Amino acid sequence: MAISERARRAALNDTAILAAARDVFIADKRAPISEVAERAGVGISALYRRYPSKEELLRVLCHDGLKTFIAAAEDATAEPDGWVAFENFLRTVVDADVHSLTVHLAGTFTPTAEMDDDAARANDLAAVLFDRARPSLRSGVVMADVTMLLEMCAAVRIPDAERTKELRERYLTVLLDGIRAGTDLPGPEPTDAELGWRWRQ
Amino acid sequence: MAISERARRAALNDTAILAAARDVFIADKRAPISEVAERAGVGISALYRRYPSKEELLRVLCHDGLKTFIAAAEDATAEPDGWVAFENFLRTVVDADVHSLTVHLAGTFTPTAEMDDDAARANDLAAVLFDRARPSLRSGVVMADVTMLLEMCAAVRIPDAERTKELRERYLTVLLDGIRAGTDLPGPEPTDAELGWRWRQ
DNA sequence: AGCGGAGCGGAACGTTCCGTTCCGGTAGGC
DNA sequence: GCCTACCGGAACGGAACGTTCCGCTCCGCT
Repeated sequence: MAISERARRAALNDTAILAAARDVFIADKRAPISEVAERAGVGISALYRRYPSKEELLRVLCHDGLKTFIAAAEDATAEPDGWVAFENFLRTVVDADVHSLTVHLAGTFTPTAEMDDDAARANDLAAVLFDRARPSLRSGVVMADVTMLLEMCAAVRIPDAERTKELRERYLTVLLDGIRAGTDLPGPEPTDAELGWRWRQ
Repeated sequence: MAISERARRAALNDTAILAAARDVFIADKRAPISEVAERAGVGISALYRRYPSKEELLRVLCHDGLKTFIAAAEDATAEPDGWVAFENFLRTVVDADVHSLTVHLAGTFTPTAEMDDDAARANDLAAVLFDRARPSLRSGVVMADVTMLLEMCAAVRIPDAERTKELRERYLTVLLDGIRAGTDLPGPEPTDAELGWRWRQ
């Protein structure tokens, strides 16, 4: 049967709400739900018809970010050159602002088992890409460092979203050059335990 | 005359309150004032006896950070080597977490004229240090980039304060190597106007 | 034409949170 | 022994926010 006019409008709202939620919660993870509704141009009911609670919406958003991360890693794997694959991967992830949807939203909800699985898979894929790029990096750099570099890129943020992307490219370039040039890095490297505190409430 | 017992205790509370406020608001700029009192081990009255409002406390805190920044810049100026002076300056600023007290607190209060003056002076001093280090930097890097690098360092944060300092040193090293190695950076450089939005409400 | 209900807007509700005020107590100073 | 600077923390008033719910609209079917 053909898609009814009603269903078509509802589907439009689906995407509008998700896009609005992404924008709003990226800008401020503590933003009220009413702001999402306003940004989407809908009422609050339209939100609660789709998601039983704010927490569930945040969960979906974070999970989407995780999937984007995984997709970027899988795409980058095809590239034969280890360093190029790694760089492409990071540039895609930074450009999509995946970090703001995953790590920054951690703690605003309790993760599902499926999310834990996806997170593990994301780590595995990233670890493979990292290992392939390892020969191009300065000694002492570990995968956990890359996590922090992504966090640092996500900290670059100005009101203009497009300029923010440009600036992040600029500073990702600085970081990538920085983890190739030079000698050993100072201090003990970060451990996964040190970086995982956000997920543990 | 000798300092009375009463005055001595009050002076102790002065510093305890400021230290607590710094810790609390660095960790979360939206933290409630009661958290500051609790951390300082005093009642709320002790706070309001000293600062007429939360905004005033935040103003003082931010101003202190600004002064620390200026002092660090003045100290670094003595070093004859331009690059060393610049690096020392940045390491001091990052180590003191000045950024979390200044830029991150922007918008939580309306600045005084005196703060504007100090901010201008801070910029001037930093600009001089930057110009002296300029020959060591890759082409295209501007002073506004340094502001962003500091912001990126401030984004490195884990619950353990001491480890946070170590990690920031580590990534400041990456950044400093990154702005010396390589060719031109991609994208138009940031302008002061783009970076000053926090201060304009 | 008439109707049932999906979809929705936004007011209302109950709760939590927070800045600020204020009252009562304590213990130095004289 | 009184005074009062200093302070603890309960109380207050109001703002913010997640969630619910009432009532309206209008599509799609009969």
